[in-house]
Amino acid sequence: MTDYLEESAEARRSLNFIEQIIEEDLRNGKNDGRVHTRFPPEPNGYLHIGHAKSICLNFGLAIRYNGKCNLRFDDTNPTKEEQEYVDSIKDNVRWLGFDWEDREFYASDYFDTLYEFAVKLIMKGKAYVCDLSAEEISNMRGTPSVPASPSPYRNRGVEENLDLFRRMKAGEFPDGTRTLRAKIDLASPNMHMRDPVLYRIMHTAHHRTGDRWCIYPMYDFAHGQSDSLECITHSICTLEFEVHRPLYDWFIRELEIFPSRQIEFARLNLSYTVMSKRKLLELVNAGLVNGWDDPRMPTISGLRRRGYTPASIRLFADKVGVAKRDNVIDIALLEHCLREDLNKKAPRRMVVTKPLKVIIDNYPEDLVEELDAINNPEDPEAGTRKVPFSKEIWIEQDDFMEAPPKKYFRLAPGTEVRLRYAYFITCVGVEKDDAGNITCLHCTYDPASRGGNSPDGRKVQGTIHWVSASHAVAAELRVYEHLFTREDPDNVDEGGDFKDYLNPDSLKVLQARAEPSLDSPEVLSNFQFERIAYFSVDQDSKPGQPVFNRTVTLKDSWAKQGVR
RNA sequence: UGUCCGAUGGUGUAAUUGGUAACACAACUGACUCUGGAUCAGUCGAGUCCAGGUUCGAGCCCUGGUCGGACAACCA
Repeated sequence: MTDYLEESAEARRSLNFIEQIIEEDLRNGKNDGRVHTRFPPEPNGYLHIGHAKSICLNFGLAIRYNGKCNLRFDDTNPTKEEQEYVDSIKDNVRWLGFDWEDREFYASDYFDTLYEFAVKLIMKGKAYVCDLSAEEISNMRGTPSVPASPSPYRNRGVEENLDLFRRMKAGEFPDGTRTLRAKIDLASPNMHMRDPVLYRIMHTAHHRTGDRWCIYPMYDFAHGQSDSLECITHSICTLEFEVHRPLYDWFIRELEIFPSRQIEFARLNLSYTVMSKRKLLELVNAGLVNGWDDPRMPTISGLRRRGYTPASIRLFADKVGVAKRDNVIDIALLEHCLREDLNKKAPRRMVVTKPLKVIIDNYPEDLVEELDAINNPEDPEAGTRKVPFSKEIWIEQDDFMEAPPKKYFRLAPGTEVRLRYAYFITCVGVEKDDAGNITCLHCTYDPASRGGNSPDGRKVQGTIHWVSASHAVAAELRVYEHLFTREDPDNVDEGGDFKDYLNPDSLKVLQARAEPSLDSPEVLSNFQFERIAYFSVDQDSKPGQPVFNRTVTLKDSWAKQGVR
């Protein structure tokens, strides 16, 4: 985890507003100089890149200030939560590189204590059992400018409330017939203070407590108290909970428990994608993507399958910063962080994505040479490998033009290029089919240029990649583009839907020819296919039939010129 | 219409807490290169939402607006 410290330390020299608060608390000796955060997901879906930011923030703060960060599942609604999600969340946090040690908690661990807290409020005359239906409560809540009208049960006696609440717990009443409500302020401009519901009746089995309970606490009654029970010093959440803070503080005050402090920051938004769990779920259910871990999804599982590295996501989380203003991060920043990491780590390989056959006329018929190729020019430690060369090879269709424009450095009739790590070749002939499509190229090679340099010192402008035809491995390439065509797919036109902006070309499959070292690569390993893009090995791969996901393209200043 | 929060280059985030707007991404030039990659050098681009006020001095403080976001689930 020292890696993480170094990453963030060098990437940042000024403090974000949360760090400023923490350092001020530290100066004042608040919480005995302790910093304790938590990451509190609800296990009702998969985590996405926005959660990754929160994870990096909370665990990162703990690391930076020598504190601790808990993993706590906010599992107070048994109708939505499942063990599958708990497992995926733990897996994602671990993959990102963080460790909650033995501090894996669940709000459901606190159900007994929470019940006692509720009893305490009842005894203080600060909570009451209400017999109104959900609809009635809603109708009586008023509007932000019109006060709520009091529930007819608002002034029930303590004994009656205690009895009713006990019977709610005992399962005497059907779902929805009663709630426990806090008695606060019906005229508050903050709707959350107008006698919020604390407990509801749900005869539903919970993924952890089974059928032990038929009443479940609401978010507001569970979250802050859970923070307090864990002695969380800084409870960091997103902006929409800002209006809940007065209630958060009210419970702490009335219950006289450890005063955790809630701090809100702006959630992450990314261009060309959607981030809400609801929309992501919709894409999965409608079959518009292939599950939560589809490489086009902004879920952590999707990014992982796509080939993103934990370090790249941590770097990204650090670079986007933390503030309270709404933001949309350019997805190019995420890709930049990825390339930065992959450039240093990913072994290079040669893969021809759109093959064009080249026959080297003057190369011996049955000769096969093993040539040395550098695995990663950025990392000498990565060493070299052997790549077979023979008379017939594949090159990229884009690397040949019969009538090239100016400043085209690649192969054309009569021009010479270097085959990477191999030889200089010159194009001497073009074969076409009846329709005029180029089917094959004839070239000659310069035997003296073996390895890629000519002893006479002559230069060639272009270097292209290649694969020996008889040694090539057939590889499936899954080429991804942004999932949406619109920078802000949430911003829909009249009568439209965010799904209207799905990019029909977000996935294209290519049958490529790869160098033999790519025969059976390890799933999830990253490679750079030289001059093309970074690719990662998909789990659908079989020995001899590798499948690669395009992680991110290389920057291509030639393509940018729009010459082709 | 009520309360809360926010507003700094195209996008994000800073500005020693009142001292004269910086960094990153993006874009664009050029150098270099056995990846048109990487790297390096450089350029473009905001006078800080608006109007007043305090001050020698305001992106930072005050007042009033404007615009944007959040909140009226027995969801979290």
